[in-house]
Amino acid sequence: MSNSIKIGELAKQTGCSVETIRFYEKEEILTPPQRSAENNYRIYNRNHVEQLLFIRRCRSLDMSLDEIKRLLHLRSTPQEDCTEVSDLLDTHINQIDEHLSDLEHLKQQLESLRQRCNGAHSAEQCGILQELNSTKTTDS
Amino acid sequence: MSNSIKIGELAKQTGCSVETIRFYEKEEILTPPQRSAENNYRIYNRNHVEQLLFIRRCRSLDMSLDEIKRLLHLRSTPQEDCTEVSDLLDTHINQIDEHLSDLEHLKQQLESLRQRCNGAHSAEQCGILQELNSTKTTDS
DNA sequence: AGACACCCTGAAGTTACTATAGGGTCAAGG
DNA sequence: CCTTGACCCTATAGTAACTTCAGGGTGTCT
Repeated sequence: MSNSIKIGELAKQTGCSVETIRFYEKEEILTPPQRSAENNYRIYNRNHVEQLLFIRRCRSLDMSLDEIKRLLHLRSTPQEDCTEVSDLLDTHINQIDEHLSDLEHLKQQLESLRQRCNGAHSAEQCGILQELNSTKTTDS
Repeated sequence: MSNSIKIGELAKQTGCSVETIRFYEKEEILTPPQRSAENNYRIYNRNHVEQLLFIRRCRSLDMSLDEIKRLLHLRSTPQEDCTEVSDLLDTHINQIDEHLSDLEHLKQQLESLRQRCNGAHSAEQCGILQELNSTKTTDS
């Protein structure tokens, strides 16, 4: 029966670790399951599987747990306007964009730094260390 | 005199916060300064300014504190071969590269997700939430 | 003497988990 | 019946690189 799933089984079905599932529950991201009366084991159902897959998909898109919390809320109150959903996504995309251009800038600097040293001379003469010692800051 | 600098002044000269400086000292990244006999204030000198600027430059290149520790060590033992320096940098560049392609992949997925919703309909019909609900996982 | 800027320490909070300690449950095999 | 192994439970600490906070001392100006 796919309607009384223990935590290990849920982990398998979703690709999460057991610890992560318990962590999500503690953080109030995954709704708490029933507990077995005799041994206090968590008992999940199909809804939990779906919810957890939703969370995993969002995490794979690098959303924060807070963002996911908001999305889950919006998903569960379907009468609401969905502009908040697209706004959230827009904000998220902008963050990724910034991150991307930061990294590209970084990579350029690292590669030009890398070219200052091409091998086996002493660290004293190493162009990389010399450059890292130079007074100007590479801050953005 | 630029040879008896208090922590606030060092912070100003390097663009670090005072707390970060104390943190670097605790983590043994910045060499501990002398202390004033009467009030136990930290007293820095020009070397500390240079060292901290070096650290800041490395951090702005997204190096970890462990990597920086190794570089500082190599810098202070100039007789050594500098291949370790360029190796460290190569590894670091590879990490950035991976990170970059991850992010680019991510951005594509986010943008295609974003296109599924263009505005003010109910969350129930929102294409974004529908897509996030779909069974396939966007994992790599 | 009071106000304000500056200094000190030590501990907790941040993010999203992972790992560890210490223990209960359950089914199968000897 | 007892043990072994796989599974479950809770609570706590560790990760990276800081930031923030609580609680208190110091130095100078008015």
